Order: sequence, then structure tokens, then C-alpha cells
Amino acid sequence: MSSIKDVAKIARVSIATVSRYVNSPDSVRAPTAKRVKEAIKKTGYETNSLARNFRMGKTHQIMVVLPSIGIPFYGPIVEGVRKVADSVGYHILVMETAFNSVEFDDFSRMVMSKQTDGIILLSTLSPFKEPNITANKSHPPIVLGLESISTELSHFPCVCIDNEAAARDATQYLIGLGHRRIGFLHGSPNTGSELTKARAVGFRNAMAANDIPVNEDWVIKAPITVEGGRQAARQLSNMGSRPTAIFCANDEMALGAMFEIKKAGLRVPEDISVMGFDNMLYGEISDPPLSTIEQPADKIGEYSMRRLLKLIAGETGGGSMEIIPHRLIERQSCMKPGK
Amino acid sequence: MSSIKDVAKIARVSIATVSRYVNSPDSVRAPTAKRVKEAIKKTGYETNSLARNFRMGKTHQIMVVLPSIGIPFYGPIVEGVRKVADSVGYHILVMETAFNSVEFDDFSRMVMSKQTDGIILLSTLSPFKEPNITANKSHPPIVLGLESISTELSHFPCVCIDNEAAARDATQYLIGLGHRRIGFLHGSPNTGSELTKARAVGFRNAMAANDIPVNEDWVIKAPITVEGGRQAARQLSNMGSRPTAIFCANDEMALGAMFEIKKAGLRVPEDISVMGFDNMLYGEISDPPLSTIEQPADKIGEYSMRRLLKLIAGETGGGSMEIIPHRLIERQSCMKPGK
DNA sequence: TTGTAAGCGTTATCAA
DNA sequence: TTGATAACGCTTACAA
Repeated sequence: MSSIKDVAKIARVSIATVSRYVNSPDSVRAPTAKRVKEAIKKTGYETNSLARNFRMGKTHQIMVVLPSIGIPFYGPIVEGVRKVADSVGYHILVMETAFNSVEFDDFSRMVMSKQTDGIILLSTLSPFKEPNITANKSHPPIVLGLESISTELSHFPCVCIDNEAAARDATQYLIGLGHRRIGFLHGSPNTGSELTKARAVGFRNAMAANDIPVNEDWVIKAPITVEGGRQAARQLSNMGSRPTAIFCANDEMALGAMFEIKKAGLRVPEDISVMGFDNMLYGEISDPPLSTIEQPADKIGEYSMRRLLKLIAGETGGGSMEIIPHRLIERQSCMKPGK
Repeated sequence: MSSIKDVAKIARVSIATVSRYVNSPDSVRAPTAKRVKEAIKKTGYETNSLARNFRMGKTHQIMVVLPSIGIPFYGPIVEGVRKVADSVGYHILVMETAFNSVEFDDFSRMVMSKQTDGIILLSTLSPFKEPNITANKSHPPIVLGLESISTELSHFPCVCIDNEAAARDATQYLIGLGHRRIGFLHGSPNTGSELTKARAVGFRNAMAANDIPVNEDWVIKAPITVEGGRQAARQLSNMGSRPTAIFCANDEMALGAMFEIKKAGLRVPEDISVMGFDNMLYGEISDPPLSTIEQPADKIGEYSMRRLLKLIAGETGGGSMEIIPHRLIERQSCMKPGK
């Protein structure tokens, strides 16, 4: 493995000149440049980015934290992050929390020990150990994508839709269809309760605004996964008194729920309307296609990354929140109640 | 940001001792250790991994290359990789090819420039520029997960199922059900033709073994995505003469195809049986649930990472192939042909 | 425009 | 068991 020294020797210049040629070719005279260029080619020299990173104190890597790779909804978000990252020479380090309550400190340490220049958090860490952050005084550059998570963390910049309003819209849509018996499939405490808390608030607010009491039997906590949706729907199907519509904290739950509802011999939407949240790929081709709330995932990724770059560049500007507009997508999983 | 020097000063030891304490606490005497420990606490010292990586010549990072984050099938694979990686202190850098034909050199360079210690390739890069690899003589540590891609690359270790045999099994299953008119949804040239070439071979071999001619009208090339499956199925639905069963190069295509088949007013499996490949999450809850070939994704991830670690550790052992057993999963998307 | 040389924070070698 | 010190490969004042 040849280093800058080898190139310098062959090109009969100093290592400084090689470095200059590599980083700003225009700052060396043409004939010198030519010699260096040839020497680089000859040696097959490749900048040692370990040394470079060390010297510069930066990795040009950012970390994206998400529950798990392979969740369709995160695809477009990361795509958005990547688009921006690519354009400025940043690489993406993906960390999965695997739905576990990973300590915030573990991630924070990665930045503190210089392994990444910043973090985009697309996943709730619970419990989110706030004390340690303020204790450290200076937090790492960090942006919250998707959710503002908890009010104590409002000093982190955040790029997300207005989850509460979106959930209200979804619920209002069901109410507008004529539903009064509406259930809510909720994130369970350890896997997204924070993440979907705002959505629960929106649900309850919409119900209250229409003077409809919430039947707590129909508010079911389960993991915000396909499996969670299936569990919840099985419970629901077995009840003597069932809702005519359910609003799910996310599309995965909704898809899982639809499957179990149909399996129990009930029809969607004739017997139970199902409303999702997120608009992920598989909701569009489910049977029936899933009505849902669209989060513009790519934009969220893009804006999050831009925001992070500013933080890395040293810009302050605490808990500013960037609200991205959402949209209700009407497909065929919801209809008027009754037959 | 305090460095090893600050700690040394406060603990009244040399920086060497601090380093020793950090890396093997047992090699320093208890009283010294105590002083160092306290000094570390006091200063909030955190090893600068940039410096450490530089000195050691390793990043303790490996790169996983895949088409795109958010493809459900890759979730469990990466999960498997991560499990092993975590256990040895490695981090995962995820690179997306975004279904594009990214140059192999770009990835290779990342290893060459020391940004990652090795690569797990879960995605075809086409065209895969073989010449440059052999030219470099020493390739980076690299393991092919999922597919052996092309024969010229057989010198890379590979962890995968026997795709050809699996595709034969799937086709034989349809034939066993009584089908003779069988179509095949194929990866298109730029998005997985290599990846699924072995599956195509398996399909044709099974047909030939049963003396069933392949109707080339029913062999459709499209991207191995939901959208690709939809395109192909639309073509198929419009044909005067249709197959009674289709075998799809992967589950995503199958799901997309089922959607369009049903949309065209045909029934699955009564009018057309649909067979998938991969066994990803959403096939289990589709309507009807998708019959498919299971690849043990987590194992593939795990074994790939283990293999890579050995390569990084300097073990040679060229193009050895590790075959993981596959399994046919019978659900409800396939039945006897005719009515 | 180019060269000299300092220094980034570690780990590792060698003495003490 | 500990300390002094070289070395890793690069960037960047500063000097020439």
C-alpha cells in the first residue's frame, strides 16, 4: 500500500505538494501536477482516509438510527438522506435499535468518540436518558426525523409532520364517513409509545371534538409492527361488541390487522373499516388497498440531512421544528358503517 | 475535548499507562488503575477513535451493499450480519446501489482507502468490472451474500442458497399441482438479471425435465420490484392466451403481480396460481397468502459476516461457496389449474 | 509555487 | 509494572 511519501519520491516533489495536488489541483503548477499525476497512477496511490479523518477531525460519516433495516417506510426516508449526503461527500452509517431500548448514551458516545459527525434519529429510544445529555452540556449534532418524541427533548431540531393534526384528520375522516364506534391501535410502551403518542392525542382530540366517547376496550396497545397489528386484531375480533372502524398507529399494524380481521371471517371495509398511517409501499397493493396518511418520507430525509449539515457546520438554533405537510390518501379500506 | 494526555497529567502517569489501562486494565497495578480511572471520570475522556483507527489501520466497520434500504427481505439479513458484527465490535456501514449500476471500483476504493475493513455484497452490481479487480491483484475482503452473481466472480466467497435448485423445486411444485401453462417473471437486465439468472435456469430445467415447452410470451422481464411485478402482470392479463400459473423471481414481483391480476378481475389462485421466492414478511399476510421459497435470511447474514471476519483476519480460501438449505412454503396462492 | 516541519492522539517498542 | 519515545499518513502554517 503506497502512501503520499512514495508518490512524492517518484514525482520528485515534497509530500506537501502531493497533498496539495490531491486536494486542490489548481494550486500546483501544470508541469508539477503532471509529474504527480503520473506518480499517483504508477503507485496506485489512494488517500488513506483514516489518516485524513484523523488529521481533519472529521469522519464525513453520519449515523442514521432506525428500528430496523427492512421496514419499508424507512426506505424512502434514508433515500432522501442519502441524496443530500452524497452531494456533500458524506457516508451513511446505519444503526438499528432493533426495537430495543438502546441507551442514548451509546449513540452519543459514537459522536463523542468521533466515529460519526452527527446523528439523524428516526427511532425512539426509550427511556431516553435526558439527564445525561444536559449533563454533557454540549450535545452532539443531532436531528430528530419523524417525531419530536418527547417535550423534554424539544431542544433538538426536528423535521416531521404534525402527527397530532394528521391523526386528527384521519379520525375526523372516519367520523365524517359516519363512524361512531372507532377503535385505535396504539404503540405498546416499549416499541413506539412515544413515537405514536402524538397520534393518540390526535385521535382523542378528534373524538372529543365530535362528542364521541372513546371506548377504552377498543384502544389496544401492541407493537407497531405487522405482528402487533395481528395481535390487536385478534383481540378485537373476539369481542362481543366491536368497533365499525379502527385507526392504526401505522400502516404495518393496519396491514396485520386487516389480515386477521379477514381471517376471522369479517370483511374490510364492510364490517370494519381500517385506517393506516405512513403510506408505505405495501398499503397500496393490499386487499383492499389501505387508506392512510401520507408522510412525505423522502422530504423528511432530505430536510433532516440538510438540517444536520448545518449543525455540523456549527450553526446553533436549538429546538426549531420543521413541519412537513401531510396528506390523507383515500383508498378502499374505509367506507360508511353498517350495511 | 480531553485527550489521553490530560488524563495522564491528572493521574500523574504516562500516556502509555493510560492507554494500557484503557485497553487491558489488568496490565496496570491496582492503585495506578484507580488513579487513571478517576482521572478519566474527571475529564470525561473518551477514546478518539479516529486516532485509534489511524494508528491501528482499521476502522472496525464493514460495509453492507444492498439495492435499497426498506426492502423487507433485507431486514433479517442485515439483522443477522449485525448480530455477529456487534459481538466483535464492528459497525455496519450501509450503502445503497439504488438499483443503479454502481461501479464496483467505487466500493472497492472504500476499502482500499481504508474506510471500511470489508464488504458484504447483497446486491448485484452490473456490469461488474472484473478486469479491475484482478488488475489490483489483491481484492478487498469481500463476501457475496445471497448470490454467486456471475461465474467470473467465483473467486469471491459466497454464502447463499442453491438458487437454481430452489427455482427448480418451485417450478416442480407447480407442475406437480398439474400446471403445464407456466409463466416466469424474470428480473430485467439492469435490475437483477444476474441476481435471478440462476432462478431462470432452474425454471427452465424443471420445465425441460418434465418435457413441457416454455412459452416465451410468458417469460417476462421486469424490475424485481412490486412495480415490476405489476407491469408484468398487466401484460399477462391482456394476453389472449394466459398461463395458469406464474413463478416470480421474487416475492415483491409476486405481490405486485397478484394485485394487478386481481385488479384485472381474475382470481388468485383459481384463475392464476402465483408462486414467489424469498419469503418476505408481507407475503405471509397477503391475500391470498403467498406460496414461496424460503431463504433463511438471518442465517445468510450471520454466515456472511463470519466469513468476512475470517477474510479480514487474513484467512485466504478463495471462491468457497457456502450453501444454505432452502425450503418451499406452501400457502394459498397456488392450486390445481382449471376449474 | 514549492519545501520544511510541526502536530493531530493513539499504540507499540524498548528500557528502566 | 511503568515511562519515554517513535511512528502511523496526512494537512497546513510558515519559510524560502
